[in-house]
Amino acid sequence: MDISEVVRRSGLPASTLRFYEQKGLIASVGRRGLHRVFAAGVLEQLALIALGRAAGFSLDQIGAMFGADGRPRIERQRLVEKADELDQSIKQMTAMRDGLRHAAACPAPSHLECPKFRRLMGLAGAGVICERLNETSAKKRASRKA
Amino acid sequence: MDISEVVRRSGLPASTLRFYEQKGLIASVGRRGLHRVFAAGVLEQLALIALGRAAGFSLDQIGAMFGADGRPRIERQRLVEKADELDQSIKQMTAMRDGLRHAAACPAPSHLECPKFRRLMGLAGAGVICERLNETSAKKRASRKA
DNA sequence: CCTTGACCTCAAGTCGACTTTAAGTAGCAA
DNA sequence: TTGCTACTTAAAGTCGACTTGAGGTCAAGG
Repeated sequence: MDISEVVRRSGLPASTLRFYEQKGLIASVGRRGLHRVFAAGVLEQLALIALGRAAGFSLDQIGAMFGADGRPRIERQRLVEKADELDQSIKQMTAMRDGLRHAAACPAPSHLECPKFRRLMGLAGAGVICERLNETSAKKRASRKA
Repeated sequence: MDISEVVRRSGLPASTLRFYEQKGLIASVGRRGLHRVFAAGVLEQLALIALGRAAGFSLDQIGAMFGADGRPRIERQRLVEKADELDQSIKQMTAMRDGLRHAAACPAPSHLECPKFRRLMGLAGAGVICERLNETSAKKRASRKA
């Protein structure tokens, strides 16, 4: 397969394929002239990458889940951890969704006068609701303290 | 209040407060010398900003939710839309979480041999599971087509 | 023979939300 | 008056996942 066929069959732009190759996430089996040649298995790898991304893994993490042969070797523990993370996010998002629905329906003239809304505000300020806000900065802070 | 008190009471770094001011999300009531002076209401505004961020609004969107006076004027329709978005995300994340839990427990020697896992892979590739992957690029593509 | 067009490389740009850095200034204590 | 410190500014840097742009190569078709 040349790159245009992979583009056609994966739906990803060629720039992304080149980028993934550069990152070591996929590999071409060789060149025909200048042009990359891909094995059919690359489509499966790309699907796996898409799945990983959708699950919330970074490209680097996904890269670490492939053996040198290109076959995936996924630790089940990592999957459980990610599932737990998702569970956490789901709970937060559910709370937020309900809060928003309430606020939208709330009869108070201003949201500021609604006790539920104020409670939600307080939680958000305290970082209780959505830690993802501070993900990067929290990590930085954590590593600076270390 | 000077900036250090706002820092203390909001938990946000001073750089963020200056950044928010520059963006027009908050305003100081004036200066004492060079130093910014903030009204007490700024804390409430900051809590509201945190809430908006936690709900998934961008800073620009949040900015548009404040009147020139600094009081919030939030259209209930926007809240409902965001709640629906969250609902969508929650469903996708729930599916993903269940998929991950299954994969972690799946007896197949390689995940590739598990039909459920393969189905999940297919969905992710098709962008069904987590559109957020393509949010920015999808928007760009949409605007290019326009 | 020459053009077209699909592919190539490498470097730089984008986006959002901040943070960091360098250099400057002002209020207050000694 | 001197010096400390907390504050100020503007500009540049960061992070992740790509995209874009400029300039180059090569095989095939008219």
